[in-house]
Amino acid sequence: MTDDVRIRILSVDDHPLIREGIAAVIANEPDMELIAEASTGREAIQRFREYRPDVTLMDLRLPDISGIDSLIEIRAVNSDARVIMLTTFEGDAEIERALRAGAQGYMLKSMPRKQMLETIRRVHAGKKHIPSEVAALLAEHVGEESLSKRELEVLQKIAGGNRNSDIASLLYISEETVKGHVRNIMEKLGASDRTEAVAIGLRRGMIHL
Amino acid sequence: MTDDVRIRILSVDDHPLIREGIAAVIANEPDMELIAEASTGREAIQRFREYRPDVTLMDLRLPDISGIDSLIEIRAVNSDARVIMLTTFEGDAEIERALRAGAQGYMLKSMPRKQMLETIRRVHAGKKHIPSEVAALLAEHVGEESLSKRELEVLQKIAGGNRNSDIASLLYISEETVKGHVRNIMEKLGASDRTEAVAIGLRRGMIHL
DNA sequence: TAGAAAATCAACCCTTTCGAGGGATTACCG
DNA sequence: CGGTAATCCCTCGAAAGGGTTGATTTTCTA
Repeated sequence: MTDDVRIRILSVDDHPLIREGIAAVIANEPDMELIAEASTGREAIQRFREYRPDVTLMDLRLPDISGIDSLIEIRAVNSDARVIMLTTFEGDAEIERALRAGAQGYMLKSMPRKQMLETIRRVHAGKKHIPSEVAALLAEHVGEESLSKRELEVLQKIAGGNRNSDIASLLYISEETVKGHVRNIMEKLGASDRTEAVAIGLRRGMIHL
Repeated sequence: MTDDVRIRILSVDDHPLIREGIAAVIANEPDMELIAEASTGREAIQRFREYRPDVTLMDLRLPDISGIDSLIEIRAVNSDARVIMLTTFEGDAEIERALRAGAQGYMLKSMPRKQMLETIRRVHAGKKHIPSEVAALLAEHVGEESLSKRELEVLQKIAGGNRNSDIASLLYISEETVKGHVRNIMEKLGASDRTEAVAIGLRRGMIHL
């Protein structure tokens, strides 16, 4: 048994049950080893510094820092870090941000063990791995214009029940400008009104409540 | 070793990782035994009929039938069935529906193992068990009027980006009636406009996208 | 680093829709 | 019977939404 070739894994998730599940799946694999766990983003970065895992499994939503921000931090520590995002099905916007931030893989909690293990092995081998369901979701919106920073800000305010005039005050711009942003948002998302724009933004993971 | 006093458990969740986690947690307990698993609502009802578990752990959202509807089905088979809902934090509306439908316990995926095991033991002993965080969430809205069936229908249509006149056609009622419903909805939810009403409805688990 | 492209800001006009008032009728349920 | 839900009607001012144009700044890229 050559212990030193084992893939050293760090798992990050705030749900004990999930971490337990990951531990159980990995425990059965002779070529893998769970070396550390974390339940928050801050802890994840800490553990990464200490253990330098070969592969990090990271939940997208964590109580303190978001999974994506944690991922960025970790890659700042080591730009070769191999990180796999692990989530239930979120919107395509989150997935894209994760990949753009440098995630090598994307794993769904609904995937069978076999596929999860394969993903870990492939990513450890230096390949990127995105499940076909996820790829299909991404493909649905390729070429579409994405919302600008400002537009996302405005959309978030709309979701909070603010009128255009309220948003204008909050962002220190004129109401006319807000209306312009709102029109662009609806146009880009294909929404028929502001309410649907919020619904689509939420579904696609662009904004959160 | 008295095998026959073991708590016989059925776990229902569409995420293999979660089922794996549950299995791992239970495996360490001498007084519990995982006798069956299911990944869909239909399968859950089937397994319940076959195995008659002492306690059923059921995820709130399942691919086919919702966890609540599965719960109702199961309690139709056996009104003494002890079922614990297992979810990430959803809105208070879902929790209330689950409890109203006869769930004896509510378990959060973010709970530590110890509390989970305690919940299982308490529910098996015939007691109800709701974690304090969940109870607090429920308490936040006690006494508040809940949305009527029709109002929920209207709210769902609003979320889809429909105008009042569209909703009127869809539901075969006049636009004036729709406006009346919309006003009641905003009043009851404390929303300043229809968009915020949708946001609140989503957050509290009254509607889904 | 110069120039193009995008984002942001702002203004005009005009139509449609919303949201807040008011009040009223039917039907069902405990 | 009282309460609640659901239905419908009217008015009216305030927002939202659609079209267009243009100036300024930022950002990207050739």
